[in-house]
Amino acid sequence: MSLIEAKCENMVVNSFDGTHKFPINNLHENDSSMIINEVDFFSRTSSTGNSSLQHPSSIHDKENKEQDRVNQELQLNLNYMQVGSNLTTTKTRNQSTHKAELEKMKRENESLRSMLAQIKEKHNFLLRHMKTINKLEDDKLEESLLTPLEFKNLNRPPVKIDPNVDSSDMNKDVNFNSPKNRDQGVAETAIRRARVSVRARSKATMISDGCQWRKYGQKMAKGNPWPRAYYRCTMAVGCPVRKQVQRCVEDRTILITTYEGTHNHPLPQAAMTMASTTSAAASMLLSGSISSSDHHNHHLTAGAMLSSNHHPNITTTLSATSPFPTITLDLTNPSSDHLHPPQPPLHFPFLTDAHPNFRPPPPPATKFFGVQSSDQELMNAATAAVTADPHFMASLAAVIGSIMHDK
DNA sequence: CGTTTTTGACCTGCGC
DNA sequence: GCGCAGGTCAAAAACG
Repeated sequence: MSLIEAKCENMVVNSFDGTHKFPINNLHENDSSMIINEVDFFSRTSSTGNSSLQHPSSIHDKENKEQDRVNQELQLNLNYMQVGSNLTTTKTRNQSTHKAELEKMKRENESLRSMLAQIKEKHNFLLRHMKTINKLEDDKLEESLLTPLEFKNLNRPPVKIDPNVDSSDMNKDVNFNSPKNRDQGVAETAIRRARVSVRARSKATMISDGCQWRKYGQKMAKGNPWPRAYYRCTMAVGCPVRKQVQRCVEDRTILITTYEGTHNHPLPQAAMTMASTTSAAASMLLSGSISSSDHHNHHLTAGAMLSSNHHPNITTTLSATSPFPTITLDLTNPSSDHLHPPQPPLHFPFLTDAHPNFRPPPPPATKFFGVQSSDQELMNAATAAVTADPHFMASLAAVIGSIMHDK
């Protein structure tokens, strides 16, 4: 059981006076005896048991306002109930007044019940949400615990040394597409075939992402007047990561960079952000399908498109037509301010030379592995948008999961 | 001279 | 089996 899950399951609800605690799992809307106590779930002076549950800040603020409002109403309702209780024990009140009070109490109880249902709904949403986030964190941690060598070995099973085989052959990349090596290459193929595509506006031939690349081929793709360039990572010998760079057919100012594979070596900070984003996205694509016997032959039957409520400039598309599962991170969309309240804008200075929302380039920036700090801003912003937005992550995970399970 | 890029040939998978 | 398209290889050329 995960840590957060355990915290949720052990979470208790305090009574108003703090003398009673109830496990959150025991919440039941029909248990009227507990209604009064349950409402203190939102108490700001909750015990450490509650405070250990950290909401994402954006949700937390919104929830707090709502909780304060509900809390006040429930406090009033409690007073009504206490008054009503007193009424039932006072024989001096006349019958009609008593009846009116009871009616009022009934209505308030209905209101309370409705509010409790909403609270439970939100609670369940948060629980599901935290489980999803926690799973992603676990996957990320598991991956980060592997040393580069271990990860390399995981991707490529150990090869039995045959004295009759020229040792130079062993240094060559295994052709996993050939029948001979297909079984051996299953693990690497699985990892390499999950693709992450980044669409961004740039006049340059290639966006800088912090890695060193060597061009190994160029082809004209059908239906696109612009050539597709093939690059492989040269930061370490045998690094399986490759990328394709191609201009968009509809808009030549849009550069489509497709990453494939996971680096088997340490990365500079400048490359970390993009690499972690693509790696996380690829892992999400692969998770859940890896155990399937024929997951390489899966065909996605439906595309899905997500847009982040918090970062409307970034959309993510799961490709249904691509031969390999591909996540597209689209950094080209203009901000949809009419749909979303104003918020600190994401801007990607090095890509905006052709963008309508052009911003003057920053002063000459320090370079690290060929990446300007403005590039780093893009990667940080993109990574932050993808990884820090809990709604986005949860939605993305849910959609990927649903597609994987549909196959 | 070592490294990178270019580019035609080759390999593989897939649809017909 | 054949043709097509995507992807990769590797020799030659270009570059620093």
